[in-house]
Formats: sequence, C-alpha cells, structure tokens
Amino acid sequence: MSDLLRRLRGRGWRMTSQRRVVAEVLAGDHVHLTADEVHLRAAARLPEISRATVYNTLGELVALGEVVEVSTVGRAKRYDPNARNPHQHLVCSGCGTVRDVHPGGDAIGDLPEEERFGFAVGSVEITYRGLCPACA
Amino acid sequence: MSDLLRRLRGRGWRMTSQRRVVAEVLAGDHVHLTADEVHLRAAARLPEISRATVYNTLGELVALGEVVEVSTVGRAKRYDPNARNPHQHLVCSGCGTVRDVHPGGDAIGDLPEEERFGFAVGSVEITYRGLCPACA
DNA sequence: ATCCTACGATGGACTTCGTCCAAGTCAAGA
DNA sequence: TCTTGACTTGGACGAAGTCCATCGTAGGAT
Repeated sequence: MSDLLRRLRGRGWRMTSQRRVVAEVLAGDHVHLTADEVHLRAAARLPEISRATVYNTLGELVALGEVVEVSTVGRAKRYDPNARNPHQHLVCSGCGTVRDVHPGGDAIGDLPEEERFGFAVGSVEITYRGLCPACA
Repeated sequence: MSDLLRRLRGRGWRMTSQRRVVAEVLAGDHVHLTADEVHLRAAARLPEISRATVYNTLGELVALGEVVEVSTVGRAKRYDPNARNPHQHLVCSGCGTVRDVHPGGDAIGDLPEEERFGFAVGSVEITYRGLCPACA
C-alpha cells in the first residue's frame, strides 16, 4: 500500500517502477514469500524486472527494517512484510503453515548475563512448533 | 564418542568407517560445524570420504534425533551434536559463530491461548542474534 | 572362514539460491 | 531540459546441497 511507499519516499528512496512493484507485491498479501515468488509476482506486473533487482530491493527493504528475513530450515529465505509489528512465528510440523503470534514475556531479558559471552544481543527470534488442528 | 556409536549400533545402524569418522568428528568438540567443516575434519582421518557421504550421514543423524540442524540466515546449515541436552542458540551476525545458551523464563507458557490457533504446541526454538566480542 | 547381497560410499553432474559486475537507463534536482 | 549518479539489467559466477549410476563392503548366512 501507499503507506509503505510513502515511508520509503520519505527516507530518500529513489522511486522506480521496479521498487514500487516489489513493495506492492510484499504489501499486497501478508504471506511469507520467497525471493523467487516475489520475482514471479512482480514479473506479472512488470515483465522485464530482473532477479538481481528483486534481490537488491528485498535486501534494501530488510536493511531499512521494513521487511524481515525468516530463516527456514533448508529452503530459500522467506520475506515477512509485517516487520513494523514485532511478532514471532508458529509453524505446523505437519503441513508447514506459518502464523504470526505475539508471545508475552521478555525473551531477551530471560538470557542471563553470564550466558551472553560478551555478545551485544540485539534481537531474538522465536519459533513455536506444533501441529495445527487439521494435522493433529 | 563411543556413547553415540553404541546408540547408533543399537538402532541397527550399519557401521562403516565413514559413519564412524563423521560421528566421531561431531562428538569430538561441542562446536557447531557446517557440513563442509565436518567433511574437512573427517577427511583428515579418512582422506577418501566424499561430500555426499557426509551429507547423507548428517541427514541420517538428524533423522535419528542425535544431531540438530541449526538454521542460520543466509549461511550454510550448522550441525549441533548436543541434541540430548535442550538448549537455545546465540548467533553472531558478523561471523556466524553459534553458542549454546540456557535462557530462563518459560517461552511456551508465554504464548497466550488465544494466539495458539488451536495448535498443539510441542516445542519452541529461540535464536538470539547479536555481535560477538571479536566482531563488535 | 568364506560367500552373498543389500546397504552404503563414491564422485561428478546437476539444481537451487544467491551475489557480482560492467554497461545501459532513468528519476529527480538544478 | 539537462545532468548525474543512483538504479537496473542479464549473464557469469559461486556456494550449498542433491541426485544417480556404479562400485565396494559389513555383517548375516552357510
């Protein structure tokens, strides 16, 4: 939506048709797409867009904090456009569905000083695993 | 260690020199190695061992629950031989090093009922990210 | 102890995911 | 409208991992 586009413009992003299309694809559905899926959907609107541009743009969106990379075990990275609303993921071990969840608690605070090994801990990523109603 | 080897043998694993070497490499240090590092170390003892065999063996160890795959964003998978002792991970965003940590708190309990969407939540995986002293 | 055979190992081709680069294009400020 | 440097392109490249036909061998059978 233009919300995202407006924010990007406000940060001095040079607006090109390619970047607009990628941003629109991401904002369109709140699904977790792979880079290739983003490219596919972007190409539906702008056939000449190149893979390199999609990768570049996704990387920039991640750097700007507008999108989060979701690490999936073994497969291609997925991009989560819901970055402004901090959340975690609940994954069905049966069918792979991903849902956004908002646990309470303070996971970073739960890591004791002596377990930090001098690291500057900046973020925490929590993945709940289980079976969805359909798979149970 | 022969602990691991004994368990594997007990499960009907056909013991070959390649599998023994891979298991020994993993059990040797409690470090989180990539498949390539495992191959490198295994080849130091058994020069002819192939990459495919290392991948196969690691996959089997994971399937048997003896080793856990650590998903790292954008880097090669790492293999954690410490699967029998539940723990979480602290990952350096700079160099990719992984350390085992034991946070307090009750992450599963922190997920409210209305955020579970009817899932039977069985486990939680927490990854802390930050910069290690060397990369900071 | 030796023989058999199905399971495991091999290595090279292949796939997937992603990055890099030189050259061309174009958004937006002057 | 002109200029310029940021952006895009496509193809080569690279890293990680899988596949497969063939060969070797662990370990049960004899």
